[in-house]
Amino acid sequence: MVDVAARAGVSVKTVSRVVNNAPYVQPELVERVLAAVAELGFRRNHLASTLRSGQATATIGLLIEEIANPFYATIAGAVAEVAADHDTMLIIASSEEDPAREQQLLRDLCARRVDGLLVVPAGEDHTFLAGEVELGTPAVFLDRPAGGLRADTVLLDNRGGARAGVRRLTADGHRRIAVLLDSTSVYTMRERLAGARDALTEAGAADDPLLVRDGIRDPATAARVVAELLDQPDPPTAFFSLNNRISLGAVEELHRRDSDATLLGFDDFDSARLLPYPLTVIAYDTRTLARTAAELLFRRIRGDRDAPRDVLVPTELVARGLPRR
Amino acid sequence: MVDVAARAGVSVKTVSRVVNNAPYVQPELVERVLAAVAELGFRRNHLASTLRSGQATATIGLLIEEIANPFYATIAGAVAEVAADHDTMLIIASSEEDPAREQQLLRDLCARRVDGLLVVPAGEDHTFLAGEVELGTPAVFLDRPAGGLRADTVLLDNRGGARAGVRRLTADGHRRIAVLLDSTSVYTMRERLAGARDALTEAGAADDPLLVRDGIRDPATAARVVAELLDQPDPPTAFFSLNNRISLGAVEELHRRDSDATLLGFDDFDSARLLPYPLTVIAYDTRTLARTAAELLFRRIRGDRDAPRDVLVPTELVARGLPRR
DNA sequence: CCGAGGTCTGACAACGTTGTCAGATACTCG
DNA sequence: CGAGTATCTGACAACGTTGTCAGACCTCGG
Repeated sequence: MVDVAARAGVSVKTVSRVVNNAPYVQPELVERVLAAVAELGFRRNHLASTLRSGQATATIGLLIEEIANPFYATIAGAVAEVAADHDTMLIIASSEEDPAREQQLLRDLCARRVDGLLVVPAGEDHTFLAGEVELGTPAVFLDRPAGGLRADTVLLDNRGGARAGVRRLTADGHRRIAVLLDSTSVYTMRERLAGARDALTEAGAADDPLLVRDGIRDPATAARVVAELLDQPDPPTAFFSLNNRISLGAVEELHRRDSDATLLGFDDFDSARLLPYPLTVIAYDTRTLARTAAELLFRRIRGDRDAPRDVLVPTELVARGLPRR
Repeated sequence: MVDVAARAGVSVKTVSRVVNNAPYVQPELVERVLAAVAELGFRRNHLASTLRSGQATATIGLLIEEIANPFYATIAGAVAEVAADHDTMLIIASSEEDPAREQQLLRDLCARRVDGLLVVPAGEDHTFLAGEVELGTPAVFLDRPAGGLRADTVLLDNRGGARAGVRRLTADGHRRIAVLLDSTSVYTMRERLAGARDALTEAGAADDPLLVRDGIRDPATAARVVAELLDQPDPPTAFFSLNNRISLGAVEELHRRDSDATLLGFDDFDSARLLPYPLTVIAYDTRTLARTAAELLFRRIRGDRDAPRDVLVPTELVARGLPRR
């Protein structure tokens, strides 16, 4: 900037005014400065500018578990759109479900003075963020609640959705319903399991612990568990899978042995209607989840100081497969 | 920092030393400073620190077309891993295939003084980056070549892959092969089309312009085009689709009318083996593409000043479906 | 006992930019 | 014609941090 000023024969302040489109600069000087800028290839240093002016960095941080996962990719896409609407850049960080890494990354994002944080929490304790939030870095949690911190939260209606799904199965006469899940250490899984149990209890169906299987982390395991359950003396007549990875494996196994057991899954997925038989699912709009959270964050960034909000994004039962049996 | 220094009864420089784990500070002072840091909730301002020290910002920029797209999400995930290995944050920006927006975003990333750029180009002209690259912000292009700029480039072997795919079809005796593509305005589509034509010419199969259909942007259109082609007097016996969105729609239509035409597609996709019939595809490892580019970028950031490299990532024919016919 | 070298600390300037303010000139209005 | 206002410019300090350097103290070997 000093070089540009020298070249244009003006002060650095005038250069600053020109590159910021400030008023009250002679057209002739503007031209000289712009010429010097072009000749020297000058680029304003955005970091230095926010340092002095104390203004926002026009950057927000998004912390998710894993970018490549389609669910988080959809979230990232929707957040990026909202950010772009606010001329804001997006730093995306992956916690890989590791609470220590999550804390490290969030601190690092704060050190970079992001204007706000969107967090899909991995850990259970976010009290370390309290100071940052008080100091003016707003945070909005999505998909999972914050631990030990009053903050804006946008969640899916996991429990209500699972309840509606299992209700559909019991309404169709099923009583032996297997529930397949990833891990109860994940909030969403606990909520969905609770919703399934709500509906089983309502219907007076036995909540048989042998029919609830957790630790299913990939389609292959799901297929194996489905096989085991079907090979039992008194096999389930229906399966309720708590995420789409599990649904995928379950479909494969049911199709392989041409079973007539019913499958209903939480989470929609792209190819659901192309599967060997169409799958009924509990669907939701991931983009709405993300956009809601992002818009809430930008309201905070613009200065909204109201009490933290809790938003619940609805789920919907999408009936595709005819109930078999 | 000034406040921390006052509270700990030391100079700001000593505080700086402590928060940077610099040697030669008395343990007692370290303790006092850390206590003051904790009490005041001090967080080092990473922006100011890079400003003065002139060191790297530990941030790289990734420019892609659309985050939510699984292809780009996979790229982003792989890049994020490499970045994490280098303790570097990742800013992801979406050009939405708009060259003007691309230029704007790349300039903005440079203004933020990222240490390097990974670019999946949308535009045809990247000469505006030449200055930045000379000034020390390295850029690596991936999946598509840069326009008018000598820079590191990592590409898929699109042409070779398409050639291998169509060779397989002609080897199976097909002569009327329809080629379905998105748009010839996209580099990868042009390359794949060229590869397909290579193989058709080799086999002496007519490169019938009526059998090449472009402008297919979504599965529904793909299904419609397949239907049209099959309803012609002399329908194709095989389809070669140049991306997986098109494959999806084509499969659906072929399955719907239980056609015995063969389909072979460029791009693998998750549910390929769950489709009504398994699909043979030209596959490649997107993560290798992205990791290669990211690692090349970090080599540049570490100071490698060799001549720009061009890397070609191989494709592979994954035979899943038996040739129908 | 001296000098060399290691350990430890702080004053000061600087990174690239912008806010503040004072000053200069021109224009307007009573 | 003088006062007030609008337009225009630059000197200077400041944002939060770190590089540089000088200086203080200590230890150790000769």
